[in-house]
Amino acid sequence: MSQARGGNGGRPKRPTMVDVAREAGVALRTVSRVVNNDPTVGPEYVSKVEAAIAALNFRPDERARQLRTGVTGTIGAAVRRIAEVNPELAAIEQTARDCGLTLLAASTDFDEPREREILISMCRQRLDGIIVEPYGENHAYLQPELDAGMPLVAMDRPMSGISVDCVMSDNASGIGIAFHHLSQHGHRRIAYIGDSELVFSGRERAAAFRAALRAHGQPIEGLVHPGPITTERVCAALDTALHGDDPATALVTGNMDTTLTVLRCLGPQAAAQLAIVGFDEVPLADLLQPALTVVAQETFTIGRTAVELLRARMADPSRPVQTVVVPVTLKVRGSGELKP
Amino acid sequence: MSQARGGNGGRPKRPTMVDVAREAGVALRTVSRVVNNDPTVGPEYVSKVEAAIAALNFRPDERARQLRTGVTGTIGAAVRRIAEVNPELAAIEQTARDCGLTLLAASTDFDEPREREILISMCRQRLDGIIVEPYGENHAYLQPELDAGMPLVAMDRPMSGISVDCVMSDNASGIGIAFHHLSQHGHRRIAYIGDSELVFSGRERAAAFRAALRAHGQPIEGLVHPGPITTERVCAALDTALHGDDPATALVTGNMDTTLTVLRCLGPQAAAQLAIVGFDEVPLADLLQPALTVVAQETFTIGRTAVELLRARMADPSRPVQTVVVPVTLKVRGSGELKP
DNA sequence: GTGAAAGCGCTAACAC
DNA sequence: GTGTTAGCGCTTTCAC
Repeated sequence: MSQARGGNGGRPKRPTMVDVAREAGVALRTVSRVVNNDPTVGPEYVSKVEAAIAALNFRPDERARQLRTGVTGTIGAAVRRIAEVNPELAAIEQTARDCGLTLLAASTDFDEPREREILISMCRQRLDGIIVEPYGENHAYLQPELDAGMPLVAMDRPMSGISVDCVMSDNASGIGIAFHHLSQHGHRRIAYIGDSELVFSGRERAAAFRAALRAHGQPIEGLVHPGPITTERVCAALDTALHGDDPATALVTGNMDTTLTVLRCLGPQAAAQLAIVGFDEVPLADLLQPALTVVAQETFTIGRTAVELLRARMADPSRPVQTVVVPVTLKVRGSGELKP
Repeated sequence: MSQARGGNGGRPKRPTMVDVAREAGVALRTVSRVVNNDPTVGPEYVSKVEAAIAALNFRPDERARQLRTGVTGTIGAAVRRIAEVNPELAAIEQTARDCGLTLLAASTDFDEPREREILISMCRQRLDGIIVEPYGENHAYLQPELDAGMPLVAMDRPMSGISVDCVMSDNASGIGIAFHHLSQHGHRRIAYIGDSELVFSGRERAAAFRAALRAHGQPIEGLVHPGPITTERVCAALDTALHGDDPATALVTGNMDTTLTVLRCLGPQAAAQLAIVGFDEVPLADLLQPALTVVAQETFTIGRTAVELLRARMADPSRPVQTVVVPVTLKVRGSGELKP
């Protein structure tokens, strides 16, 4: 039994609360109360209204409700990639769901204009709050939104140009742990390859690695290789680190992409000889030979904390801005325990 | 310079078009036109309005626009997991963006009530259309939404109880290709381990594998092992297949999870001995030893096609329902070319 | 070209 | 308890 179509371009008209009220023989207000589970409605009215709703297949229009009440029940997450392994995002989704919040996730895709586009769009949609894994270098354009009361939380990296809540891993400790672990296994020459120092985490981790070298009385030359993660750049860095006069016997890789690129550059044979500790968990790390020792971020905690910070700010817009640093954990699997 | 706060719970009031109109000394209508880039506005008005918008940091409220115009410019994607590697979702997001559509993605998380909840919620939000990777067994409850004109497209699997557009891989051909490939490399006894036949793809793939065995005049006993993907079940199936009187020398795995579970059950040594062709691409397949030969789905095509089907239906709700079958491709990498 | 007024579908004051 | 009424912020007929 197909519905009659309205005149608006072939799309059938949906019943509204007015239609339901008419069908049930009650006032519009009563329908609204039933829909919102207001306990002060007489049971006979409830059943009449529910019957009408079922008869007409009425579904309340969420947009109208949002416009009227002012809240959307939706938070936004602007992350680098949805549709990739992203435990932070998974945690955000689950936590949001547990709080009764809908999640609108979008990929900034390592593109600054796109990030801006997404954030502005989320603001125009008047989402209840936004979590962003910032990519761009300047977010001052969001100041008016902040002034207008839009709750905003940065994840994994701080934002520049504005002051917002932030949750991220303890990058410095992670690098220190990796260095120390390799050092404990007898390595004297330990090299670092990681992301560009133009990137926040690349900057923090490279700096932490230099600090570790200094703390162990090691020279820095030839051992610290931050830069873009391309096959060429990484292979060249590997070459410098491993084939100099005083070659490194162990390696710390600064993020997942670096780790994978290094493994591909080395090839299975060489990779099995070199002690490696990666920063960031790697998918299938246990199936590699040797299995990969990594410094794992508490990604789930980070995502959950991001939502909690956001909700705290939604509840109290005037609370002081807060930065939460989440510890990291060493996962010992084999590659980091190879002897020099 | 902090804004004055409205009385609504500490959240400052945002300027509306009325405020902009007053500030600019023009009519509300004129502001609307400027915001929507209506070319029939005098340039001096445009600049006056734009100045007012900038002065007040006005952002049009998307919800109100949507309510008035009836369209949201947003499509929904209910997939099993966002935040996991999901090339279909990545393709959906990119294609949607290219079409000027916002994407609202949510994880059904292998949970039928949750899937239902998400889909109903998307309908209540009056999204312009929904793409769903169906999980539940009965979607008849969506019939009223279909009748009300909600465009709906199934991805990877058909939906049951309702008739909607669908895009999915050619499962049967994929299994045939895998079998044929192993057969060509000299294998006579080829086993299959895959997902439960309660699942659509598990059903299709197991059936296709039986058909392949029959076509090659092979017996079926002991070679076809569909079932839940647990370590115990898969290891037991492996045991049966590989350690009988007439052991299999090659294996077809029915999906990614099966492939990974098999590799973990076998361990590196045994895995290197057994010819394996996996259905579905596996992350880091190239880093394994031997690298994994797989039948890869054209995931990007599937996602793009889903959006295209959805847009076609949005444009013409009365067009005939269509199912698109996307071919699969063999990726030769090593594991499928081992001799018996 | 611009301006007043109606209304998208819902919720929340108010009286009854 | 229930019904009437006035909006939420925007777009869009219509006259001007």
